[in-house]
Amino acid sequence: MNDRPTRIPQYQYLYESLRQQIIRGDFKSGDLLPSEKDLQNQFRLTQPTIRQALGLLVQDGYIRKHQGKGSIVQPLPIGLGVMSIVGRLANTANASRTERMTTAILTKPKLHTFPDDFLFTPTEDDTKAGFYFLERLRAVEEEPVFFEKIILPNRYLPGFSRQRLENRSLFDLLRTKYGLLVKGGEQKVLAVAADGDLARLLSVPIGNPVLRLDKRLDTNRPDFSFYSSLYARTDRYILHGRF
Amino acid sequence: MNDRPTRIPQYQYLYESLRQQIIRGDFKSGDLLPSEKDLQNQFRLTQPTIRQALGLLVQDGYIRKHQGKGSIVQPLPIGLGVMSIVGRLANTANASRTERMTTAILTKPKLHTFPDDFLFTPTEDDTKAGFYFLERLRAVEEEPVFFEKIILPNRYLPGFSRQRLENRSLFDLLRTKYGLLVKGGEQKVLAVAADGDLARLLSVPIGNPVLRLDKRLDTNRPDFSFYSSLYARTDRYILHGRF
DNA sequence: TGCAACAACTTATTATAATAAGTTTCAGAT
DNA sequence: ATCTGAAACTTATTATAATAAGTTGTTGCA
Repeated sequence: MNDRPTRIPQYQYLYESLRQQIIRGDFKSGDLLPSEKDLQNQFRLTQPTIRQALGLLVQDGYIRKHQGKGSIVQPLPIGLGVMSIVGRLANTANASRTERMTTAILTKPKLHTFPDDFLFTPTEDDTKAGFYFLERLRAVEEEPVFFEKIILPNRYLPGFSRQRLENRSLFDLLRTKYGLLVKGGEQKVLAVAADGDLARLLSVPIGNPVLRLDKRLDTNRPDFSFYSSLYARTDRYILHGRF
Repeated sequence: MNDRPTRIPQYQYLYESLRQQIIRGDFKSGDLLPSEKDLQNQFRLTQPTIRQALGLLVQDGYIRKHQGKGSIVQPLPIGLGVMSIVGRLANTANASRTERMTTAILTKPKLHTFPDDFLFTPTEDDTKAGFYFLERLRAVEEEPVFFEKIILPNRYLPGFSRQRLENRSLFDLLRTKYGLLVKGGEQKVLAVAADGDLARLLSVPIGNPVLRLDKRLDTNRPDFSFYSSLYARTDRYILHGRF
């Protein structure tokens, strides 16, 4: 019905449109969003489509819905939203606040077997194909905040080891070069004491508590998941998420 | 269309029905669920309703859907699923595996001001009304696993301090007695070193890394949220979740 | 004044229908 | 034997429609 590039579904367009209005402050915390009926008229869409978009806003914590009342705008997350445990759009949603964040690649991608201290088990097919392994250190204002190991199965990724990752998000690379989108996954979190290597990387005393967050990231390809093991200083930057 | 008590929506009934089949093993990891068309015929429901139920199964990680292919059953989470960071039905879904888990109330509910080391800020109205404060210690096989402080606004909760909480889930009490359902919330997670009190409670050496998980839990009442601050030993039981 | 009942709003659930788009399979051509 | 492409299947998107159910405000009665 629109002359926009019909690539993007209407409900996603509406979601993004409302989300921007909330972020810009057009709707403030505590406000009621226009009713579903109003949104129908305004955007020339029907109720199911409207509700699909509002459902996404609920999932991401921007609004809460109450039957008979309306959609209540929630306060925006405070603080530096750098690290999000959950959240469908975590990486893109927080991109605007990562200006001062730098990423250093410590290990160029190279083939490796699956690390045995990892909290997930890869599929048999993945194990046979081997894995790319890379490490990166992220810092805010020159101060190291988290250290991450990433393990990618050596499948569907021709020429991966030749890619540059310095100033490019791994997620962007996977999306633009290989058509891979992260759709969800599983995570495990625990508190560990920093050993020598980790303490040096994160500039904390040996034995200091450090947060470890292991993830399996599932993609739009049913048989392709990859893995990440993240060690974070949480004395300054806290991980947060919704549920 | 059914003679079941029409209280529960069809999509929830279907969700639970399929979930049980997956848990029982009728559908195994890697299997394809019946197509949406088949489910329509089988349950006498239409596609949107089917899809709503399948959407919940995706959210909770039981299946993954792929356009043109079908709904792929995922492996059930391994290990003791006691502690879930995220998950809409975390408390009920894991109830079956908590046989050996015990809960001790360390502090009877009493009125208090909002603790200042907490990572969330309550609303102004809540602050004026004051808060109930209670502490509990959870153990598996006599071994302490996590210690939790719970803070509830002193509103809508007549007679709360007289309630017994020993062998009863707080969530059950809130639901049955006060009609309050947890619908979602926000969480912040960090690694801390155990101080004297905490080390004693969790039976770990002072200075050991401990995971701290603070939550704001939103309920079906728009103006009622409560708070939890949880300290967990993660050397033995890891927190996990989906995103 | 106080309260009960109702009207007018809201979101929630469900059905029906049509079309788009991705994956699999297999027949047929090369 | 291998590749091409169409057919048949799948899920995804969107529209239209009707009814249920929760919330708010108002009207009018006691």
